[in-house]
This record gives sequence, C-alpha cells and structure tokens, in this order.
Amino acid sequence: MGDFSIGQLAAAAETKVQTIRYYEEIGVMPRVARTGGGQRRYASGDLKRLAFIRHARDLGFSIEAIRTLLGLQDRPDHSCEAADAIAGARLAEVEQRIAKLEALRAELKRMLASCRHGKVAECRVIEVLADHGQCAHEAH
Amino acid sequence: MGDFSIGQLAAAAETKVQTIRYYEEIGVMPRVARTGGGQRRYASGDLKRLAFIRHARDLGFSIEAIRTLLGLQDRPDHSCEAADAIAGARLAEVEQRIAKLEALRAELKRMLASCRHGKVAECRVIEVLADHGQCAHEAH
DNA sequence: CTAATCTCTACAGTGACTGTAGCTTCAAGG
DNA sequence: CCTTGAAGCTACAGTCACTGTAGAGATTAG
Repeated sequence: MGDFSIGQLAAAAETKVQTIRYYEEIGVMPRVARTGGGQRRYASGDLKRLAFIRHARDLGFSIEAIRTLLGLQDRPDHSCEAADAIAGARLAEVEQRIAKLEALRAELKRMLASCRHGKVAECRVIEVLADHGQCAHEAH
Repeated sequence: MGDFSIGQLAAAAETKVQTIRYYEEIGVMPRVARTGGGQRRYASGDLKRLAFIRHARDLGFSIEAIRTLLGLQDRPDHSCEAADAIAGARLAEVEQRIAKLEALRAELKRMLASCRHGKVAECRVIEVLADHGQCAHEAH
C-alpha cells in the first residue's frame, strides 16, 4: 500500500500537482503526514478519494456537490436520497445544456450555410450576429 | 436619435450596467462622450454594437473572437473568410461539447436508473463515481 | 558528493463578468 | 428654486476551478 509523493499521486490520478494542493487547501483532500523535509506522503486511500473527486469533476459536478457526496460516503448507513438528488439535478442541468447547444448548433449551421463567402459587407455570418431578429430560434 | 444613459442602454440590450462598463474597459465598447457631471451618453450606433456583442456572446463566441468580428465589420470590402473561420471553429466546438454531454447524460441516467434508493453503502451513484471502470463510456 | 528532478509556499492570472462601498449627478415634483 | 430618490461614478474584491510562476529547499540516482 502506497506511500506516494504528490507527483506520483498526480500521475496516478492524471491530475496536476497544483490541483491536489488546491484540493487540500479547500478541504476536499486531507492534510496528510509530511516527511522530515516537509513533503507530503500519500497512501492508497488518498488516491481513491482523489480518483472519486476527479471522476465526479469529469462528470461536471461542482466542488460543492462533491463535498456533499464525499460526506455521504462517510455515512454508509444513511439513505442515499441526497446523492440521488445531486445526480438528478446534474442530469437536468446536462439536458438543458444539450438543448441549448443543439439550438445553437442549428443557428451556426444556418449562418454558415447561407454565407456566400464574398465580402464582409454581404456576409450572412456578420449579418445574423448583428441582428438577433434573423435567428430561427428565440430561445437564446 | 438616441442619447441614452448607460442604464437605458443596458435595458435596451438586456445587459447589466456593469457589463457595459466592463466592455468599455476591455475595449470592445468605445469610450463615449460624457455629460458635464461625468456620466456616459450613448447613441444608437452604440446600441447596435452592444447588441452584436451580446448576441455573439449568447452564441458562445469568446470576447477575443468578438473582437475580431467587430474588426471585420469595419472593413466591409475585405473578404469574410475570417468570419467564416471563426463561426466554423465555434460550430466544431459546439458539436464536440454536445457529443461529450450526450455521453455524460447516458452515464448519469445509467447511474440513477440502477440506484435502488437504499443506503449509501450500496448506492450505485456513489459506487460509479468511486470507480471509473464502471463507466460505459471511456470518452471522459 | 553532485546533479537532476521534485517539492515547498505564496501569490498572481485566467474569462467574463458580478457585487459592493462610498461617493456624485441627474430629473421630476412641489 | 429646492429637495429627494433613483441612477451614475470609480475602484476594487469576489466568483469558479484551477493553472502558472518565482525562488527556495528536499530527495534520489548515479
């Protein structure tokens, strides 16, 4: 069971060294024991915690949400309702974001398709940007 | 035609007053004339420029991209190639983002669907977050 | 023992705003 | 003309989640 330096931990979790120190500072990673010279030494449990955090971040959870999820992990007997609520909220966010981006994609495609690739004066891309009224979708 | 205060301009463009001052500071909005007492007074051309910026921002263009697009507007005889390139790059970004979010949505749905809503100890949501290996998609 | 690599702290910078404090100016009503 | 309340002014701090830098000290392989 490991006795990693911060660099080894970073490599193992595909993170940057600074990010780990930042996580320690904001309290989502623990303040671990130090060598005589003051360098951090991590164990395998710390790697698991960091992997959890990174994975949740990759899924777009905020640090605050992760803080709650980490807190839940420490109370295994508790109902997981709160975890479900957080994941559910994240799903709703993602679905909204997708809908918005799809409208945006359509708009950009339309813009690009109608451009005749001539002079700026008659460029549809510039024109559409200048006049919201020419947008197909009112959404944004 | 117009002789707006900053508040009226903000209302007309559905922006905040501070945002307009920020745009002035970073040089995408002009430093306009002031009243004797030092308050900004805008004309209709300024509203058009602000609307252009806001619309482009709503479509997700960065301020740097917008700076270039605004520069192009001032050279109507120039080819609009650069504008097309910027819009094309934005479209590619949006498509990538959508693909990533769709993978994410699938992941979150799977997580939530397999949770039995019991104790934290056997919660699939927590479990999947802890172990990346349980993800269906390797993408992220 | 030395040289190369790593790690340390502390702080500044990113993007695109947003919010706050403590003032001054403006416009409308009396 | 005067007051009052809303709106404007500057300057700066805060947001989020890192990322980068400087200048020092620690560790490790040869």
